[in-house]
Amino acid sequence: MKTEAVDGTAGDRPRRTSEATKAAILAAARSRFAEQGYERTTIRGVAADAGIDASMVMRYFGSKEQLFEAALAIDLHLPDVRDVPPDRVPALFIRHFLDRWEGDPTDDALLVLLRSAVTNDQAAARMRDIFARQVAPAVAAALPPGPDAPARAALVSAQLLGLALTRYLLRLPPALALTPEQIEELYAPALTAVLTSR
Amino acid sequence: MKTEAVDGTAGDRPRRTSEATKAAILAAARSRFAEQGYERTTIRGVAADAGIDASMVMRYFGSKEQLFEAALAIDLHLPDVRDVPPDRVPALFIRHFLDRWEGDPTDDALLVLLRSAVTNDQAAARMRDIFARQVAPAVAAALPPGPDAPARAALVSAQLLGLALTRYLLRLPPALALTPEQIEELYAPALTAVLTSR
DNA sequence: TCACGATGTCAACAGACGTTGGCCAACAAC
DNA sequence: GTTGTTGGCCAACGTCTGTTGACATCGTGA
Repeated sequence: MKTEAVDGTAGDRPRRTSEATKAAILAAARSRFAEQGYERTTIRGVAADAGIDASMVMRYFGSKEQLFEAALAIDLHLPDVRDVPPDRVPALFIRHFLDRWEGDPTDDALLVLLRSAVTNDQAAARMRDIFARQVAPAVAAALPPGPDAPARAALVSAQLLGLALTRYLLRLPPALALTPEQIEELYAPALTAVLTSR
Repeated sequence: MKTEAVDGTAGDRPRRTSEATKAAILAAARSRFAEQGYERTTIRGVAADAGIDASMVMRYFGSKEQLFEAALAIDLHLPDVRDVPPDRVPALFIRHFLDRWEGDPTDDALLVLLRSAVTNDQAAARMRDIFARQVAPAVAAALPPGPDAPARAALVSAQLLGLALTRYLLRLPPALALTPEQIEELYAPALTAVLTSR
């Protein structure tokens, strides 16, 4: 029944398994989408990075749009802050956010999402979905319940996404010059203000 | 020497003056770049909006890239806050920023710039230039001089651009639901925090 | 009247793109 | 060995793109 190797390590490599190729394509796609956005990324380019022919990309993912869709899968792994002292929450969010952006240089997922969401409706919709399912609940857990909780969550998101925008996309020199510690120190009071004002 | 009409108003209009055509092209280009970004905007599309042939766009602007460059010219008209009481500055910045984005629906300049700057290096460079020449000095005028003034200016920019990002680009529902007054109320303390912390 | 410059159209090129279908070679099962 | 399946390449399609150059039209000044 099964055709894949039993030991999973593929001792001598006669040919690549389709799963490995699919993963290679996806990794190449993420990298290209992250650096060039949706429009300037070409299937031929992705295929070249993955060391195969462009038609293989079509076979495995159906179309460029479906490949893009597959590249957008993201779990932010936001921390649960229900048991964190309120005055520590902003710094924790900032630290987690920077870690997610700078921790693993091979993980371009957030860059793909943000860069694409600005010009691509499909990616923007995905972003709204991630906000509603992951960000808003996580921020709400740090707030006294109230009717303006979603608004505060949105403004905290604006602050963090604005940070990513100026630092990783626009690369404003002063934003690049800051260390994560300095950002935490200067920016945490601003998050606190949004979370606690009134 | 001069071939243009003396009275400048072109009383009866035999044909369009080149200046009018250039302006029509530029307006069409701004609108398309704002809505679709650089890559998906086509010269043929811009020309159609302006009611002329694509080759005219080339004649007047040389290339798509130069047309784009021309569409990026922006003056933020930031207020001078040197004589404004410090506790009023954040609300003033927010108000001015929202006015600039929502005041004139035919003025897409900021949308062009932000949407393009995320995927286009040329636009990102322009953004850095605008930050350095217009934003940083304006914010610095609201601060006691110090070595971290540029960093604070960058973080203020991050907050305002993040607001534009979530509200006008990503269109997060809670960010869209807020009135300018509510934004001012909820967000001004956050700007204050960045400007005055420590 | 005639020529000329300015405004504009039209047709085409050359390259890149997403996508398709046919073919090949290696492996597994019988 | 034969056969079917799997991973992969190749050539081509139709379309769209930026860009170019030849040609038309019209108002104006000599």
